[in-house]
Amino acid sequence: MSPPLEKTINDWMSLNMRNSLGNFMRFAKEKNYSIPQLSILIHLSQYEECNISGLGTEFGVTNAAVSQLLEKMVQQGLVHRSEDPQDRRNKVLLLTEDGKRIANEGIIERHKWLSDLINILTEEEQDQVDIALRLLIDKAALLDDPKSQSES
Amino acid sequence: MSPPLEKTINDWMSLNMRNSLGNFMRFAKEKNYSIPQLSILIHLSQYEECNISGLGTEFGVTNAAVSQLLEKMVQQGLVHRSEDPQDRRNKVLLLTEDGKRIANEGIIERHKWLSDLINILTEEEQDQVDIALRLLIDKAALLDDPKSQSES
DNA sequence: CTTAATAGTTAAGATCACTGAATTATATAG
DNA sequence: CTATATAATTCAGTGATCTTAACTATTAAG
Repeated sequence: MSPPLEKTINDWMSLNMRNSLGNFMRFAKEKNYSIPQLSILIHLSQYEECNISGLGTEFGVTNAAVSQLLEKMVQQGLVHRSEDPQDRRNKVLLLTEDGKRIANEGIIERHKWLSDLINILTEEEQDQVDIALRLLIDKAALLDDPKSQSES
Repeated sequence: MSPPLEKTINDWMSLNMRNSLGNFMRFAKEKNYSIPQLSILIHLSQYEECNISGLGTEFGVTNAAVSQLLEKMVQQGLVHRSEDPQDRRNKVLLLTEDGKRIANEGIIERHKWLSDLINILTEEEQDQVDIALRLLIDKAALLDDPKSQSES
């Protein structure tokens, strides 16, 4: 990677941090969800097929901790928890409609600054941004699963 | 904003969330810092001129909470806290070298996926990404302060 | 069939962050 | 000068998350 690009990424990282952290934490507080809860919610909104232990390693906590958090979230009606027919030791976790809504709001809240920013660009500039981001999104999809590609 | 761009941003948001949340929380746990502590650390690494109450409103908590958190961070040698000569009710908060280092590691950890992703792009593609991100960074700087521009 | 491994839950205890209220110190307004 | 407002700190109490350990249920292996 060239040095100028290195700097660009660093700047971009900082910008991203600066603008999304506060929004995220304020949103969590407003809605009365904890950071761990909201994090799990958002993770589930992306990876629907996920078990308890998987969430634990993802966030670096024991599965006991995840189990307790999920119990609350099930009671709050955010998550649907059921047995996996294939292996009944596993639990299949799916967001309810409410859960999906909250997760989405959280994501939007965290990146609102980006929408705002893009809105003040010219059309040409917006096109450039679109191309670049789409490039990254497609590559990321390739990394996740070599067969899938972004369906636009 | 055009509908395709709208979708691009949504996809980008999701991708960002998916890849950075877990990294961030695992990093915090590894290093034995809490999420609030690490968030404050990163905020201070961006906005060095900041007082207690400012941090409180930024993260949506009381200044009592911030004061207590900062007390710990001062004792850990991450933050330097001194009186503001202009208004001695205020405290001026500055990161120590250790604090800066940790904050930077946290930022890098959270966005490592992006560096990895960009590294598998061709040079042409990297250039496109560089242009687009630089565009956004410059515009953001304009929003923050109409006179400043990214010094490359 | 028995044993071992895996997934999840539960309980007890520790830690941590947060709030509200009281307190101190400084700055501003009348 | 006095009264009010602002900034930060301290303290007691509360609630939430986390961990370890014990436990149940299911699956896989010998």
